[in-house]
Amino acid sequence: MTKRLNILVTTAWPYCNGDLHIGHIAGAYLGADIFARYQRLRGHNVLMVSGSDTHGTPITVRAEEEGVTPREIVDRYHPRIIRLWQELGITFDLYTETDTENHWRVSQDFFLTHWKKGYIYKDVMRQWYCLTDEQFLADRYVEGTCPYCGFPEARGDQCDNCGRILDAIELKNPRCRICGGTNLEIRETEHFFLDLAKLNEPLLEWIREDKEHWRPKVLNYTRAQLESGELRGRPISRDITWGITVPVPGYEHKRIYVWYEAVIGYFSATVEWSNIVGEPDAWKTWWKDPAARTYYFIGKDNIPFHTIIWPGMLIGYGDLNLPYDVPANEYLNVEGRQLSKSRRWVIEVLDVLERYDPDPWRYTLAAIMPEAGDVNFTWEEFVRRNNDELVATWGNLANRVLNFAYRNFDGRVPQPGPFDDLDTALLRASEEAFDTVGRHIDAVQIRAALREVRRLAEEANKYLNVKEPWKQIKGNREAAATTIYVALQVVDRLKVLFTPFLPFSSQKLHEYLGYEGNIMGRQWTEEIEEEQKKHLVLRYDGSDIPVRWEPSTLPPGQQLRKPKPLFRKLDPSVAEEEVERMLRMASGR
RNA sequence: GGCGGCGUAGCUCAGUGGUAGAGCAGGCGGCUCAUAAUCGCCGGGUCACAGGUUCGAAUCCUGUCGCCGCCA
Repeated sequence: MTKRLNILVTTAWPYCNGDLHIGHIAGAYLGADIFARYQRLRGHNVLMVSGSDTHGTPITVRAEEEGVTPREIVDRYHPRIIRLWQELGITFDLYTETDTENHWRVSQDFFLTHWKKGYIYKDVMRQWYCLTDEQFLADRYVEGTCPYCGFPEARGDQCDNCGRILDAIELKNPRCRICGGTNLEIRETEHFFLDLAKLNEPLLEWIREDKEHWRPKVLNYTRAQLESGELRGRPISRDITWGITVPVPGYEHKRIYVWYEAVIGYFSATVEWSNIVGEPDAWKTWWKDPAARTYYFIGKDNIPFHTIIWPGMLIGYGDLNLPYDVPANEYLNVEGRQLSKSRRWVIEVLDVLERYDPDPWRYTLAAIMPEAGDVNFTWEEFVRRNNDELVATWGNLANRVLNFAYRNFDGRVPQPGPFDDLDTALLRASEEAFDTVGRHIDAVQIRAALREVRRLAEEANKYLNVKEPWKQIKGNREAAATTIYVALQVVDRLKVLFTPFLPFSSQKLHEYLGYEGNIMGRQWTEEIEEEQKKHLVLRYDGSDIPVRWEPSTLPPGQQLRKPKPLFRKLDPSVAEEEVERMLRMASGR
């Protein structure tokens, strides 16, 4: 292989206030996993990290609604998110969370470094203060009448009726969301600001060079923002009690704003991983080596945080690698409607994995991944892709070849005779697929990559129909042996090509082909104890995977295992039933 | 109001300068090893509309219409 690269794969940190739906998976996590699995098979030095975002108002609001602490909300959903990664096979080397001593320490170090280097300044803000509760009310903790449209229940940061972004002090008839009272006044409060204006020029320099591999949409948006020269300071502290404390003497009662601290997780998680594996400096491999590449898999709503704010923070901190690529995806709609938790229009992953296997989901979501524009998921398409593409084209190919070998060649890989042109052409196509598919994944074109793998499976089916080994076996056993040998060889290679996309079924096929070993890698959870706190993490080890991203060679004579179908066919009626089920949920019945 | 995207066969979409493509759905045929799976053939589109650049435009430019985002 070529040069061994250090590749850091990261994904957006999900808010830990609920279960994840298929939009999250298609938007960020599945693409990241396919990319990471492929790069590991290539032999590159991959580290994939992420974690649960435990701070921020989505968590505290949820906690207050239920009358529990934010930490209790985190303790409920964090393990569920981890279980989802395990069930769907999303292979984080470390999936952690933000309420850890490690993350506090690293975030406060960022804050102090920015502060000392002059990238943070202090300023006075005017905010609502509740005299009853004796505290400032951060954006969502105050409600009132929208000054633009008159909507009486506008939130402090935004009006849900007209969609405008609001400054809370503009609200008319403000109410406190904690006590419900109206005993409010505007007070001045001091806050810290990240001086993005100062980072505008360095960011422009960075964005101008060596970005040909970026998606045009991401690059154009980022350039337009930076070239407008309008970056302004953004507050990074708040008057709340849940979050990381501001590490400046006299300001310990304030908390670091979640947007500033959450992105630091990309870095802090690699530090935590280094400590867990007992090599405290290992993180430098991905952050200090200029040839290392960092990929951020996110949804489009997160673009400015990853192409402007976080790179700016890294520049301000100094001497850490900036993003190599930010392959942001668009949105996945379901049955023509936007996914929405509040409107109960969701397909939750843990829920559907109770009824369906993980690989059909991985397959369908990879096949329609919203890389170029918004896409529409329908249950009908899910069933069709499962039945026509997974079951019929790929699963059936593997099954028919394995069965034939199992019955006619004593359950062994037959010894081939001389190859004819058809044999050679198919074998060559299977070799070349590693290049073409690999190039697509390298460019983070997951859909195109999967299309190419499927194309090879179709070619193999055609090959069998032309060669007709079921006829050959009657008169010319050696010819049939050659055909089945070639077909088995290609099935074995398709197994590898499909592994990043369909790890569970490739593992089964690996065993049917008579191999030993685990080609998916192992995932496990671990409780990490720090000085005061404990937290749950998910880990991964793929170091003993016995296959590589290269044409495999199945040895003649290898004993096969009795094959079973790789995928289950779905009755077309399930599409209707599932849509019906969603409509019931949405209407609250 | 500003910025951006999209509008290609019945459906879902691919295709960024050189004689319109895939899958599905529909029709016909072959095969029977395989989860009635597979393979071949056929029909079907003024590439939203109108101008322009070009020897040549779905592809570049301008405008119009429609849909959708983001921002103000």
